[in-house]
Amino acid sequence: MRLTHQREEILSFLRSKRAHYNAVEIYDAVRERIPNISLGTVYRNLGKLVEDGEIITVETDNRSIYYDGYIVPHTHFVCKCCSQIFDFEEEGQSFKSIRDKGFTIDKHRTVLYGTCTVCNEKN
Amino acid sequence: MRLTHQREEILSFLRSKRAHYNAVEIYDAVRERIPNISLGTVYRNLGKLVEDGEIITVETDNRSIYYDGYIVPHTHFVCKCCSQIFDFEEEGQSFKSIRDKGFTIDKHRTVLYGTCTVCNEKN
DNA sequence: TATAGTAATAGGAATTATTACTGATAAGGA
DNA sequence: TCCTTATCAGTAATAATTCCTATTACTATA
Repeated sequence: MRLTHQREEILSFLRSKRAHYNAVEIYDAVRERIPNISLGTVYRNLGKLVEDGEIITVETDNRSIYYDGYIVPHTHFVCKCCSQIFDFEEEGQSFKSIRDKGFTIDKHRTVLYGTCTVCNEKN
Repeated sequence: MRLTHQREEILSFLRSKRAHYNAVEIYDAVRERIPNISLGTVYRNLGKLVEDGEIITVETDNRSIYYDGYIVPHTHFVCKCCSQIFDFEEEGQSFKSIRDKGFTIDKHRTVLYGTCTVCNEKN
């Protein structure tokens, strides 16, 4: 993977912020430094950076995918009022410490990604 | 909430299958029984059924939302080869029993939905 | 039965997020 | 420096979902 100027800016932006952004927000931010970067380039690079494990995605019930430069495994909390995404280290099932901080949890989703038994046997 | 013919068919379809379908798949299935149902009606009713807690959604890194009539809390596994979604009761963090069944896990995502501390204090 | 008020519908247009395509550009090795 | 090839900008296309409008169905009341 070539380290292009565009890819470098996208990655350093995500790493510099401890927050979560969708493709358009990243596009707007990076455009301040590379004014003529195109949205397609942002999408392509985000895809490659995810593939490479440099960044991770957050899938919410919102229509767009959010990207996160903080790749240590953690739990995300999406607020239905302000739409902010919060990080939590807690990995248990009770989420007691999150509730204790004043967060109200309506639902939680755990999704694993990988290869199923049948597909593993085929390959 | 009015229990219309359309809503009934959508709900009973999802409850009859222990699998996960996106809006278009549900549309195709229900159309066999209500040929002139519209895709908009399917989307609207799915939204209301989710609101009501009759069904749940599965958010994957795929672009479309999947719907599940099985509402007991559980973990989902998405296969990157066949795109199938599997259910697991296991709620721990090791997912040992899932791996033991022959599944390979690349990544896992836990997302909580609710209201954050600041928004809770505002209301 | 009428009638009115409300809620839901079909069908299609519009919107939004993302991906694909094309000719031009630049990264990195020889 | 030159050459190969991945990557780029710009734009068109696609896919998923939501919105809009005229019409229809249901409910309660008279």
